[in-house]
Amino acid sequence: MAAKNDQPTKKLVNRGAWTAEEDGKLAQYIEIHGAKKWKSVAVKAGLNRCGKSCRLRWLNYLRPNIKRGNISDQEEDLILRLHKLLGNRWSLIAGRLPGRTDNEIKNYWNSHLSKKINQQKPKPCESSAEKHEPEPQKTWENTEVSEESKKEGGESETGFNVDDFFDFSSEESFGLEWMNTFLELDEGLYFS
DNA sequence: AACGAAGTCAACCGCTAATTT
DNA sequence: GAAATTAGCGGTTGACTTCGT
Repeated sequence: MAAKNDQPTKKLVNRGAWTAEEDGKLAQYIEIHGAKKWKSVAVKAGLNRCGKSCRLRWLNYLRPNIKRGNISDQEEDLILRLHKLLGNRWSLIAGRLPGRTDNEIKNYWNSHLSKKINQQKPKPCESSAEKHEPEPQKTWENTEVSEESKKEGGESETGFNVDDFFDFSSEESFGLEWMNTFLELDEGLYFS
């Protein structure tokens, strides 16, 4: 397929950090015309950026109701548990954390939580594992959400279908009360 | 104070999935 | 149904900041 249509080709486009002026232009345009057809957004908003870049900037920083920093203990715990269940499906995890973006959660995981996990759960067979694998970025997560299960809608080896359990199509279920149910189930499945 | 190492995070890249023509 | 286009995702990079010596 031709998925590289959005790459900067001949024309030089701005790259790197966004300026306040660019942010303003993008936010203003989207406020009026909506967030769709990012390629044309980039052109019509007068931004010398690729559509992808505009989309990312909007979704991660300019969108209303974005929370920045200060991830609470509750949120952290939720991320840990969802990651245990879902693996590196950052967008799904982010979808359960109102105001948080997949990029932020991914960064938070990579810089904070992955270390925490490694400290808490040292690999049982470190010596043998080192010989065979060039230190995979994911370890225990891999086994819990296999590629096959991802393709089949998130059903893990336990037969637990996360996409059935969470209604990911719903944007309204941001409350945390659902988590109690999940945590009870999670404890039973993974901490036995 | 200076410098290198380590940590953080915004942004980009490559790819697939979904949608449109 | 095929091809083209658009949207979205996760992995990775690199600039910047903070920390330790």
